[in-house]
Amino acid sequence: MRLSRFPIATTKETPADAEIVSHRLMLRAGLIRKLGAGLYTWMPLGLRTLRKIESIVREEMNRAGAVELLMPSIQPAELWQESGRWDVMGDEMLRIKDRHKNDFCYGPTHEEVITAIVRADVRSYRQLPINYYQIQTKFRDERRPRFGVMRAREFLMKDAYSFSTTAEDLSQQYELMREAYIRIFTRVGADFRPVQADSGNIGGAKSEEFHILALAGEDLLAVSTEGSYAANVEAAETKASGPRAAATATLEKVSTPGQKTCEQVSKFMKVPLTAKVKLMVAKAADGGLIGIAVRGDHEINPIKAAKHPKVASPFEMAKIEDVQKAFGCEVGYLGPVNAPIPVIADFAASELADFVCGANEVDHHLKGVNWGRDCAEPETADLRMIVEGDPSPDGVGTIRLLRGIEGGHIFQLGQKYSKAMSLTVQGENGEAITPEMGCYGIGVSRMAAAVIEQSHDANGIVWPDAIAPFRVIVTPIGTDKSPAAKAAAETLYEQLIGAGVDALLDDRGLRPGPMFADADLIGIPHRIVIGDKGLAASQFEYKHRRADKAEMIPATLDAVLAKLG
RNA sequence: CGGGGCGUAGCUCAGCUUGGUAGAGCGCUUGCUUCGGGAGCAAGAGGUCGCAGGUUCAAAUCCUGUCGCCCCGACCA
Repeated sequence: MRLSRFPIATTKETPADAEIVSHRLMLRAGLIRKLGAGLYTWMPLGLRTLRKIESIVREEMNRAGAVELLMPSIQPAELWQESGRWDVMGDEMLRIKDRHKNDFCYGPTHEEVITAIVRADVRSYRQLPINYYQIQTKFRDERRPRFGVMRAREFLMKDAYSFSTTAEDLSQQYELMREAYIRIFTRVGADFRPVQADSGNIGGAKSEEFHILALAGEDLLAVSTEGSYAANVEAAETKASGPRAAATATLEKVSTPGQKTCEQVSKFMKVPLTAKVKLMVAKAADGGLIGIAVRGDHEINPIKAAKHPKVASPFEMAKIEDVQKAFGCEVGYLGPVNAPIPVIADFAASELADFVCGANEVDHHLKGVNWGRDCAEPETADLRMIVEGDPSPDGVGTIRLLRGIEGGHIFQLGQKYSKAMSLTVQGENGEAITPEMGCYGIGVSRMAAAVIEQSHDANGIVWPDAIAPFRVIVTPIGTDKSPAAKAAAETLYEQLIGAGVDALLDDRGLRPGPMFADADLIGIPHRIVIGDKGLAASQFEYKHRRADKAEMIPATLDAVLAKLG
């Protein structure tokens, strides 16, 4: 492609509302342009990268035996009513009406559609397993779109859905996808990590996320320092660590005027945060309130809490007024002793002896408190967020926290949708089999941003070869004075195109500064500079985007191809 | 959804407090010079100041409404 005919819209100015590096660089390099909140145009340069990611995904999905189709982005409400998700989805789903006033949604995902397709087309167990996938635009009305295409409302996603006759086969399909994902993320050039995950409201059993590691990542990952354990903190378990120490202190009420937070109380009473129990109040499964006790330095994990049978799902904190009514006391002084509601405790909180907690009386706390003696022995469970330094749940090493960008997610759904939508196939003996489903997503547009987040420098993007919009840029210098440089650049460019290389020729006739600046900003991995000086010695100048310095190479196509590898 | 902020030239922003002829830098056009890391000089083009009302002799500026966008928060007692 010739830059004189290929519009690139690079700017020096940093866009005002871009927070993170990838968003800034994508705008500055002219890869994307914003149309509205969470809505982006992929400009020609950006689209080339997007298509390359798509191709890698497509190739690996096909290699893994999945079959591509394309489902509509607009879906009728009936399907979602059938699965029961029409009322569950909330405002994230964009609902629209057609001219007949019928309800539709802009598909945030396609479990319902694919299940309906398989229900219509698949009759026999002989036709399974099958794994259908598509690369399709989705819309999720995020409550807060941000970071450019990282968390956009409209985005490009690869989603795949497998159907198996048995749970064992589902595991096999899942494993195939897991391997395909590892290949995809590796080929794209991302530094990534598969981690155990919560399956969220899609439902199902086993689930892993593929995270691209980056400081700007919105997810926290708990990984073992020595072992192989890795999980999203949302899903990371914490274990009971053993019996608690015997009670030694006597129960005592302490005046703590105005000390409402654990930090304040800890400072005021000169006890470590880890010796305090904080009691939070959530909505209970039975519609009432339930107290959840965690150690002062810990936080409730709402996802784990919601799985407790006594806690409402989804997890929701109680309204402050309701809490104050129940306790007859301000929040900030709550504790398990004489609590008017049932209390469950996280393992770590339940293991404390002689602890400090609120007295259920304004401006007062208790110290020397012991479970079983001063209040009921609580039911215990894993209810808290894992923290840095916790022992790894698999017993190997300790936990370190990393940040990641969720680039892919694979689930074993089981029969959630096949059951809800009455999908059956006939088995060997004529019986009806409800297929086991898996679903597997990759955020294609997000991945471009995530890779930039990992791979950039002060001058701009540093694309990995595999997804660079162009692999090499040919830059003639001093074309105003040197017809030779111009001609040599033209020749090399034509030769590269002839050799099947994605090459870009900067034939804009600009001064060198702007040409180099643009080439760096848009992140072309390889650069060939052609000038009179080099040509006099039959040499081109070669520089890799990551290299500090350029080097001289023979002025031949072969020498250039050798550098491209 | 709660709180805060911003809408002025293609882009980044000033002007608004204290109402009185629409501004800068970048970008763009033309010419000359320059030509190895975002050049210099000169001349130009380009804006119903988000939209709708209101106050006023007069509104980018004050008031009301509305739309859009951005940021923070949304379990951390």
